[in-house]
Formats: sequence, structure tokens, C-alpha cells
Amino acid sequence: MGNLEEIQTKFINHWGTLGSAWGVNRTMTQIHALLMVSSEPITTDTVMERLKISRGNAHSNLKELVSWGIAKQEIVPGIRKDCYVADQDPWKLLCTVARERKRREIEPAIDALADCLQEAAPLKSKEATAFKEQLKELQEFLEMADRIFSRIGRSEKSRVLKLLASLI
Amino acid sequence: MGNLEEIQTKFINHWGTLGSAWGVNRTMTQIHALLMVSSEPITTDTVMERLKISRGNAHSNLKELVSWGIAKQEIVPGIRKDCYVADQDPWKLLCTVARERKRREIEPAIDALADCLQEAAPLKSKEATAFKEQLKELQEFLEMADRIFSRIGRSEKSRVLKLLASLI
DNA sequence: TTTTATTTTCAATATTTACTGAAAATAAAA
DNA sequence: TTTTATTTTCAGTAAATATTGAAAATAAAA
Repeated sequence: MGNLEEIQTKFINHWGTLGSAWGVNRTMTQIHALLMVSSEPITTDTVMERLKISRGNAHSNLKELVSWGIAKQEIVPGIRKDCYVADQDPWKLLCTVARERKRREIEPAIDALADCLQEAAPLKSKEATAFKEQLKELQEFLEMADRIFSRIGRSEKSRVLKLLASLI
Repeated sequence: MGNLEEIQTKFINHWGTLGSAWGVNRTMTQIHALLMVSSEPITTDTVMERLKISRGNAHSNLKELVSWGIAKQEIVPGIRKDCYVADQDPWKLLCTVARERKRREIEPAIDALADCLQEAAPLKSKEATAFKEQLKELQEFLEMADRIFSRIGRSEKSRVLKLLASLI
């Protein structure tokens, strides 16, 4: 039988675990969880207290969240310190993450594949041909992923819901 | 102007980079890439040579790939050593990964959220109510993700293609 | 201007994660 | 059975990543 803060902390830790399974820094994901369950904008100091982490850590992870477009700085009249908020809507989170992952990972991967294909172009052995075929399949796959991420990234919540619901 | 092996290595390294961005051990992803571009089943020794890694490393990552269902052991007549193959089809890879991530990450996350909600149930403050609302939104979101991953995980390639194409 | 509050940086350190290599275990051949 | 081949384990180590905390920089107030 815990109080609100304790249960929130439990949730924050679970969310952090989930994040790290997907290759995201645990602390960053925890801060994000804290922002999500906070109805008010919160300061670096609040993050430090709630998560028991250093100023530098809180600072850099907050900035990283901002650079991903997942959190933003908000000016609260009467408070000098920087305040941060996150969208409460998980669908918007999905859109933002889709947009960023497309840009940061899928696009470079497509370029890299194209490079490999170009370099392999002059090779004519049977093995080389099979390799090139394989790369082309992967290219097709990544390009589809690219389109889907782009599509999700540009959508509104209701639209995403509808899109994804059509899968079920 | 490289030879086939060099270009393959380049591809293997790119694929490894992509994997680690998604929270997968780089070596494991590299081995997977090597399996994908190999037309024949390959042994632990081949992996060691091509990737210049130790036996222990090669061994444990091969086993890990098998435990994910991404690679499988195959007996090649006349060869005593264990041989491994991976599906060449990236769509099947997507299905397998969807299935495993659902099982390993999304399902536990849903359970964890349900735990938090249950613990929070007796709390009636305004703040607690808002928190519970927020958790419910996340729950809805994760359950949708769960259904989608399940759907993809059960599909055949052509079906996935069709499903996903409808998004575009 | 000086003082005070706040943010930012980053070298040092801690932690986590990955890897090696050799020994132990297992399995097949002689 | 003994010998040889192969797989598996795992303590020790290396590498990558995350974190601290205090100093420097910046910005606002006095």
C-alpha cells in the first residue's frame, strides 16, 4: 500500500526498463516518464530530487529529450529556472520517435546500403550476384520501413489510431 | 574498389551499427548480417574468422540469435561442426523480432502497468486521479502495440507486405 | 558595477556491458 | 576403452556508456 509518489516511482522505473530494452538511456526514459505523469512543468531540481541523480545527469538527459523532440522547455511566469514538459499523449510520442528514428537511423542505413551496392556493382561472380540480390531485398525492406515511419511521423493521433487499427 | 569480402564486411558493420541503435548487441547483429549474406550454413569458426572475434563471443551470440528465433542450427552432412543459418528474408526477420519483442518486452510492460494501476486504485486525490488517467492512456497504447506486434508476428511475408503497404 | 541564481561543461569515476581465452564438459571416432 | 574433435562455461579483463560534482560560463537582480 504505497503513496502516490512511490507508485509513480515504480512506474518510472518500469518505463526506464522498457526504454533500455529499446536502446535508450535508462535515465532519459525515466525522466520522460516523470514528465509524462507530471501535470505541471518541472525543473531540473525536481528531476534531481525525484530520481536522485546529479545535476549534470539531469541536465544532459533533459537536453537530449528536447533534441529528440520528446520534451520541450516551457517558461513558467514567476519561475526563473528552466521548466520542462512532455506531451502526455503516447500517440504523439510514437509520431515523434518515428520521425526521429527515421531521420537518425533508417535514412543513414539506406545510404549505407546504396554505397555497398554501388561498390559491389562491378563484381560479377555468382556469389557477388547473390550478395547484391540480398542487399536489394534489404534495401526494399528499409525503404518500406522508411515510408511507414515517415507516414506515422507526419500523422495526427487520431490518424495513427485509424491507420494502426486497420492492421488488426 | 574492394573485393566481395571487403564489401560484405562493410555491410556487416553497417548492419551492426543499425542494430545497436535499436538496443541489440552489435556483435550479434553483425553475425546476423553475416548469416544473411551467406548462401551456405556457416560454422562458429567461420564467424570467428570473418568477424575476428573469440570463440566464446561467437558461440554465445550465435546461441542468442537462436534463442530469438532469428537463426537456427542446421546439420550439414559430412560436417561435424554445428552450422548456422538465418532466413534471408527480411520480412520474416521482422515477424520474428515482432513476436519476440512482444513476448519479452511489451507483455511484461503491460503487466507492470496493471500492477501500478492496481496499487493506485485506492488513492483518490486529484493528482492520483490524473496519474491513473495517464497510466490508462499508456495501457491503451501498449495494448494496441501488443496487438500490432502479435498481428505482424503471426503473418506471412506477403501478408505483412500487404498490411504495411496499406499504410502508405 | 557587484552579487546572486542558474545553466552548462567536462575530467574523473563508476557502472554496465561485452569479450577473451583457456579449462571443463560433451560427443564422436578410433 | 582411449583419443580426438567440438561445444560450453565462466572468471578475469577490456571497452563502452553513464554519472558525478565541481568549476566555468551565462544571465538576471541588486
